[in-house]
Amino acid sequence: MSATMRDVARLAGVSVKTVSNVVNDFPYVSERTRARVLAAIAELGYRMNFSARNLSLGRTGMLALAVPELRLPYFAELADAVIAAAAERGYTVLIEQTGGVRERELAVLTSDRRRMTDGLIFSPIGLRAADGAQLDVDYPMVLLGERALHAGVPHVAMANAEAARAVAGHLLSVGRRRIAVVGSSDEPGPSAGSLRTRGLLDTLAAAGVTHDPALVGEALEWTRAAGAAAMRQVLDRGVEFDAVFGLNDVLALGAMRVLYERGLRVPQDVAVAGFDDIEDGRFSRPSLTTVEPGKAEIAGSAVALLVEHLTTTGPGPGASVVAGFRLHVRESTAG
Amino acid sequence: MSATMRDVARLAGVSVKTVSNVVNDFPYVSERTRARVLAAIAELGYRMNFSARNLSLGRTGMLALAVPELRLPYFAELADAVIAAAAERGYTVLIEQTGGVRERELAVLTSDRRRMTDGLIFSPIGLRAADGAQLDVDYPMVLLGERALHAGVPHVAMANAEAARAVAGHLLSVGRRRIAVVGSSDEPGPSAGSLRTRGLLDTLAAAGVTHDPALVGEALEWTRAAGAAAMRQVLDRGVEFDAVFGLNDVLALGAMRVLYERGLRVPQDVAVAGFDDIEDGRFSRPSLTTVEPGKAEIAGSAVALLVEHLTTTGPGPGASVVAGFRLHVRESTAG
DNA sequence: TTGTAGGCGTTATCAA
DNA sequence: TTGATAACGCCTACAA
Repeated sequence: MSATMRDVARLAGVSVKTVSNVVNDFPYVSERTRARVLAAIAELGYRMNFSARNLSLGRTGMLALAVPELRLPYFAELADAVIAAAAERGYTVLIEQTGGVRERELAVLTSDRRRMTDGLIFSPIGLRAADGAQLDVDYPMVLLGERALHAGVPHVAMANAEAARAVAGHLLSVGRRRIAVVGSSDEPGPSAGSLRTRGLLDTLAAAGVTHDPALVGEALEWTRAAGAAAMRQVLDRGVEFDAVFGLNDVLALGAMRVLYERGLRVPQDVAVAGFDDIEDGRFSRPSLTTVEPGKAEIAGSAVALLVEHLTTTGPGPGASVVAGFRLHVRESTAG
Repeated sequence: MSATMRDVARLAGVSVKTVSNVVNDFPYVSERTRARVLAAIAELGYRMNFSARNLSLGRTGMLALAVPELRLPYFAELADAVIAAAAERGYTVLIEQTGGVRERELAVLTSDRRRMTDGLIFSPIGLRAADGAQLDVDYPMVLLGERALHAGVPHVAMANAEAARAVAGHLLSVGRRRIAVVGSSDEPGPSAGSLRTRGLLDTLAAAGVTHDPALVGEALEWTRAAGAAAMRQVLDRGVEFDAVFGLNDVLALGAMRVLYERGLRVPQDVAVAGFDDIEDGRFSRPSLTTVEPGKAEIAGSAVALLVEHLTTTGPGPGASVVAGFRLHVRESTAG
């Protein structure tokens, strides 16, 4: 059995409370006793029991982060950023994978595991507007995504539509007019995909360019394989196009792979742009034009909102943050 | 305040212990009382307090997984596999990032956070043989990596040398003789990199092919950027080569990017092979020949060994598992 | 500046 | 089959 505070107290000849004071860096502990206690701690190899502390404190010091899948580069990078932001504030992150599936996303909200944490940073993609009520939970939560999903829950969004308009503007500026969209889904509502699509279409419309619905490729999930399938779908329709907007980077990379297989040159025949600025796109052939959606800012704001929520009493005001973005033009759309 | 067992007990007109029995699916609870208790639980919206249970049980039901970085695809995929394997046995995984830096790896072994978990699955890459003693910890641990790091700690290895020999054999079979190595480091000892390198060199030697030391490119970390830098290092030496063995996939992908920038064709001028079988390599241009090192088996074995360690008394026998591998030949070495 | 008493919510022991 | 009671190890009063 490992040593407890009581053991340390006994060895140091002080009370448990004093040991606690030393361990928690409380003021008002004389140097002499502090030294004695520290010596005893070292001698016994004492380590705090967190279960006991958590029980006593009524908190765990852990935050849950629920994302679709860790193996999707965007979420791996996001998780990394959240872990870093949480660490700065003394919190540990427990990662939860939902697969982007509605049922599993709903399950996260009420799971036992959730109760091991003080709050939740939730990035849902399968939930529909009708599920909004389920987000009315009795613990601190911050949403990553669109406000429309449920007012009243603080959330951090990215500038999906605006960034997509920037992408569209860029594609227009390099002379592209027939722009295929890879990765859209039938789901209605303000998903990242529909907002990005809308941003693109709005810009095209504003430029007087009509968009052919046959240029839209569907993807149920946002993976390379799904991007490849969506690209094939569009190609097999035999419609012409001179650019592809992948609703995120892995979709775009999957699409580029298919373009390569079909003998189409990027960017000469088809320009390709993505969204997320994952590391892969900086080393792909060709390198991928994309939008960096402010991952660090998103992570930082989410943790800040959540911790604020945690340390103040009562529910917050349902704050809202929109992270800044940046367009990175690379080889896949050059010229 | 949320409801406690005491509240449930009161409402159901039973004792706390009975509530506990119901919640934990103990036998010897009459259907009548069970029903009453469940009704009370539903009415009060009772949820178990894990801090209290953990304190009482002396365990947390969490396993720590320490890896270099989640944004490295191999570790994201490994983490995913470990989470799945742990879930099957009712455990939750707490991910710890070390950056692959020795100091942080040592810190993980004694960190406070580690004490929130029942055991550790540890994938060190910065530790040296001399740090072996530090691995003598008083809690259950399973190492991912080479046994030589510390006998006595159960570990799960991949067939680094054997798989590398398979890669070398394949490169030889497609007529390559001057094979550059991307990603080696000066660190002595049985690291994955040195084992893979040795496997390659052994096979070359056995085939009567002498290896030019100028063909080795160094990389301090295993990232695309480092792979690119290592490839440039070799190219800038002006030595000729007809193949590249990236000690892992991201290194190989970084190298491929540089070959492309320098106008070298893959596989016509240079064949490229990697290690890990990350998803990126299946969609890269060209797709990447690689070794699938048995990630699922590694994760499954690690969790199994750890949980076994956890549930039996005393330290285990220092078991050892070597996962099977599989060579995937793709475009980057075709012909 | 330090000590004592009581409680945090669960589980284990042992009677009943 | 169920209940009372004592841990589990720490923290927050309140006292000294």
